[in-house]
Amino acid sequence: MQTNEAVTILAALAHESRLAVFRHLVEAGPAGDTPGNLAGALGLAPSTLSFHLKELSHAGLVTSKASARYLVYSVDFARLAGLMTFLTQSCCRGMPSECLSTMETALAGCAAAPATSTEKACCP
Amino acid sequence: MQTNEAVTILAALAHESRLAVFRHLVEAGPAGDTPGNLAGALGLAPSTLSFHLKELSHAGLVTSKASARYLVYSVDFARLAGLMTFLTQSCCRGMPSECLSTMETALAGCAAAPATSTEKACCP
DNA sequence: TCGATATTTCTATAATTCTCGAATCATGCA
DNA sequence: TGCATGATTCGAGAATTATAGAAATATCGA
Repeated sequence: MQTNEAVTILAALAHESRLAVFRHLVEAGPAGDTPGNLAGALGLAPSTLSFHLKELSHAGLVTSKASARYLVYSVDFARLAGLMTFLTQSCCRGMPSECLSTMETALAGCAAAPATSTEKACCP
Repeated sequence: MQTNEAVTILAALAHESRLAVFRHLVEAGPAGDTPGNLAGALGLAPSTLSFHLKELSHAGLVTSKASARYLVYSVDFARLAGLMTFLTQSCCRGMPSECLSTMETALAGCAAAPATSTEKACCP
């Protein structure tokens, strides 16, 4: 991943509303969710939400597809994983051992979670 | 890690110059580097660099300590690891298996690197 | 002490980002 | 076709962030 690509993704996530939208879509999983639901759940004006979705979309973090009269946005998990790999690589160039142990702990927590779980217990 | 904390960290990294500064400091490792060197290496005006270092510092990503006439900035690796854990947790709530395999690959690459290496071969 | 160097803070300006009402564009249904 | 609904785009104003010269602060060495 190029540096400027990483900047775009980081900027997309570096906003309270956008991070909330993104996390909401993460929770929704591959099935995704519609702008209407998101706006209602997060208390955002439709045009404001659309602005933020465009940012996330431009960063490649979410994609949308039309479904009847609705749009369905969903997270591109590979893109998020790509950012994490980029950050991990940054970290490991400085202090690999410390980062390794931290990340392994985080991953261990995730590994315990069922793949399509709707509960929040996995990663407290 | 709280959401607004994550937003602060993401925002601190979501700028070309700041990400460059941060990565330069990562390369420097625990020994750190001075604003003078950073400004020279990255071609930034001293006041501009100072502005960005303040942002990174405010996000807790870097710390500084005085050394003679110089200041030495260095990365707080635990803070970066904290952000990565936060993102990993987000990822694993949606599609654990995919994220797991990606992260494990990234970590495997890092594990092969010597802890205080100055070469760039570890994480291409 | 004086001068040189390192760094930050101040200040002003420029640029970007954010918000949201209004207008616009589709789609599906009666 | 006409209407209601879902979503985006447009436009204007507000707020935030970025840049960099100038001034201020601090430390070292001569």
